[in-house]
Amino acid sequence: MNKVTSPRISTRKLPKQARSNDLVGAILQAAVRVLAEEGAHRFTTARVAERAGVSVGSLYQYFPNKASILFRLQSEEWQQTTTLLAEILSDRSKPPFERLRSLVHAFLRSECEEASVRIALSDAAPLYRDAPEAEAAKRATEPVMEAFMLEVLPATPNPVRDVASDLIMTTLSTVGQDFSATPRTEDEIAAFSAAMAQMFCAYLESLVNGAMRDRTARADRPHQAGTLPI
Amino acid sequence: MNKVTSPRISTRKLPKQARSNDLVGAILQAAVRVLAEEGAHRFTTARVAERAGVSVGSLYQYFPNKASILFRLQSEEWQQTTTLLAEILSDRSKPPFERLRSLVHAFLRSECEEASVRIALSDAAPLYRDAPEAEAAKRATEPVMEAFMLEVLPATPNPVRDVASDLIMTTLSTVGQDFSATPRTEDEIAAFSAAMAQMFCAYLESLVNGAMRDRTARADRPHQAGTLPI
Amino acid sequence: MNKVTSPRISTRKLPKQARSNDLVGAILQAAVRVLAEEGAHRFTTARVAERAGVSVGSLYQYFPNKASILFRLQSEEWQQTTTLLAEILSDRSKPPFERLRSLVHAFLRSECEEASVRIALSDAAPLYRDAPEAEAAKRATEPVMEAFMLEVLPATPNPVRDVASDLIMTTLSTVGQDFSATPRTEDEIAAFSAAMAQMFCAYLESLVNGAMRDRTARADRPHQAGTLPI
Amino acid sequence: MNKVTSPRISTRKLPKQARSNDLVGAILQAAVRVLAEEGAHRFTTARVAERAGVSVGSLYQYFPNKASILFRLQSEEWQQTTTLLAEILSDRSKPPFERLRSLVHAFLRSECEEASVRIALSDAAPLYRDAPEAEAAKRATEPVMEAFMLEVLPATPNPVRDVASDLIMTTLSTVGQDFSATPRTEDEIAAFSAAMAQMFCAYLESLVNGAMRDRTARADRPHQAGTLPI
DNA sequence: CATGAATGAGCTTTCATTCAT
DNA sequence: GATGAATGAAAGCTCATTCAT
Repeated sequence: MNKVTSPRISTRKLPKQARSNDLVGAILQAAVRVLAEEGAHRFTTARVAERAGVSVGSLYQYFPNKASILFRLQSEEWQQTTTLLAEILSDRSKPPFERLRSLVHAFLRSECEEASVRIALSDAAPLYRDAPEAEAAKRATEPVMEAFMLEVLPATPNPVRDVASDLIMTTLSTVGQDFSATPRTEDEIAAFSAAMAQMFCAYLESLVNGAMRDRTARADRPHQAGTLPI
Repeated sequence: MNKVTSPRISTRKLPKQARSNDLVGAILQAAVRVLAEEGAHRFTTARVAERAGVSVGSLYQYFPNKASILFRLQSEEWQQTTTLLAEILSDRSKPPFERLRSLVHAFLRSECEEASVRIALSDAAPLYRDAPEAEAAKRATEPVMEAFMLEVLPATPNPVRDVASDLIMTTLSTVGQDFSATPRTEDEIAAFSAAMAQMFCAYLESLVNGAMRDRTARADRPHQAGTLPI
Repeated sequence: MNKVTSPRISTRKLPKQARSNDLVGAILQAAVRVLAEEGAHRFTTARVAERAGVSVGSLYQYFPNKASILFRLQSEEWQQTTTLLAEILSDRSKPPFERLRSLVHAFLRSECEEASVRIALSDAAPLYRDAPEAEAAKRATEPVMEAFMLEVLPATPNPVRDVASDLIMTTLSTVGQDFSATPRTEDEIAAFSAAMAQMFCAYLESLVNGAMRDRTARADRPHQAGTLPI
Repeated sequence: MNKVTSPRISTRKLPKQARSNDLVGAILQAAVRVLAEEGAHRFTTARVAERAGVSVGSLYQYFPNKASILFRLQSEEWQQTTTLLAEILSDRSKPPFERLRSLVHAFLRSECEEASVRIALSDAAPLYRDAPEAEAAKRATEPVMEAFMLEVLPATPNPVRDVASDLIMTTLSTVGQDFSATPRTEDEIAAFSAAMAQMFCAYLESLVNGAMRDRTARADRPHQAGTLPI
């Protein structure tokens, strides 16, 4: 059967977690609430502190500046995404494309949850994205993805595979972001996920075949569909 | 020959245009310069007016508020994108996939030109994106795209084709934006465009075949590459 | 007669001047009042603006920052000192030492007027003294002083005269500042001025004689008074 | 011989002293470091405590407030100056003017050492100078100075000598402060010290002669050099 | 005694927008 | 129409001091 059972994967949750009792936790939770309820442009340290039931001074004892709060929130998201990715993609008990479909679906679903926070967070990106740590955090998913790609495209030349890797990751995250900017039903999510997964799978398959084509004839390909480059 | 000659297509240009002499033009040009040179968070009406050699008062005579300047800038971009799209995609003298490749390449190239303005503009998106006209502008590309998709996927059910349309457009624009956020050489642009175009083509091809597959057997598909959904 | 008639020289006045009607004037006057009445540590832009009957925004339209207000105040003082110096020292109708005595007296008297502002202003010096223009302003008195010194010490080697110049100017201003930090009666001012002037005159005379001594015998000098160096 | 051998006098040292092990010592040393490295405006109790490896609470156990730390630092400086003064000025084995020259040189040299702390300390003066004890500390040098003056000017009327005393002390300290505000080479220090000492000596000599003049004729004094007042 | 988390008033500066001229 | 001075709320951030543990 082909039915992709939507993974019981721990869907990424914003800070509502363990450290609920300490100040940092309170501040992060408040930050999430401010972001979700008031939007990026009303995200002020005073507002966050107030919502956290804490003085501004305390807030600044734990976060050196406003950007660091946002960065921290984003980091947690990235970390959860990385976890999600790793859990799904490296599960060799399922065929690769099924894993990819699962990933896309899980990712989009989680993007759509708490969409308002995520939107606000990305609206505020200019404030924190230039931090040097940001790059590192973003790159954390690379090894997992590369392992997966190597599994699917063992014969593909490195540079081609790397671009493919990059393209898929970028597509997943940027399109995911854009998609979740408008409220979605579970059906819409399923449909869009399926399409995106199909796009990825078709692309990968074409890379597999492309690598193969180098060893066989090319002329037998249907013309009307155009010829794939590279 | 298959070589995709990079299209002599008028690449999208920000306001450096016709209306150069009137106030509105001066303001928009100044706005572009402020955005490019100072970034979204230093984009102030005072700064724009000064750069335009105009008083703030005059600025407010032509634009009801700051957001409207940004919105206008964005609109022009969308319009240019629409034009680009239309010019390339509806040129039936070339095979569809070649057109698609041309489009991707042209789009990415134009995204990378004046990247700083575009980044700043998208940083400022929260200020103007909620305008009701924004939706309309964004949707302007739809008919062109739909026509193209209908050409490529005549037998595909409407909903599937619509999702595909949406997915491709979204991918093109969001990934394009992300890609252009870091400075790129022409070679990088070419490589990434090729990959993205290949992804789109493979996806479309899979949709064509998928529609076909419904009428034929499925078992003959190679297994190691996974099975395509839908 | 030797009586040094205290000069009816325009004593240095803080901003209470011509530009009384415009905003800049109002702000500077308010600044002086805040400084005098509240001290340097309560000198805030908000307070100055309020006292000037002006909004903070307006204040910042005329002064780029708090330091610039202080710097402007200090500049005016320096300028007035320079004027005072020039007027008195270059008046060749009087013998040099009489001019010097006049200068000292006039300077100390003016330091003691509005002492509270001057104290506050010097308390706030850390905020503006690093401005590059500060150096230039301070050096404005040099040429006048040098001309005077050249008149008094024509035969003295340049380096010696320059150090003397520097020493006298520094003494005048720093000691003047310190002296005016406590309220003074006119008699105290007169007495202290006289002492300071005598110190300067004796010093200059010793330099004259010193230059002379090189050409004559040294042994005839009284011993009990110690020997002058150089 | 006239050569003034630079005194092996213990040059004034900031708190690097005896009480190095107790808390107070640690705090004062840290205070000096903060002052020197960060400047007066970044001199905060938190910073001092941290640098001292001590909690703010402990700091406040030993010092009632921020000003008291600064005051204590200043007091030690005054004390060291007093010691320096006493050691040099009361050494009757050398002629008075030589002692004066030694003092000036030693004082300027010590002012130039650790200039950054001294500058910062004087920038912070507004915070502590109004303390009632401040006056007392400042006056500690008076007796020593007065003894010296009495030795040099035995016949001078008290009020004249007192003003002279005050003038010399004030000049020494304020000019010294100003002089050390810019970095100086040993040669510059030597030159400026020599000039200042000469000024003091010439002044004192003039007072001696002035006292004498009262008993003799005045007309024999050279005219071109001006006439000394009093 | 020692700690250091918590406070919150207070600071400087910015900026979209208005409106008298 | 055009001007640009004036507004003032609002922002980010600091720091001396206290006090429960």
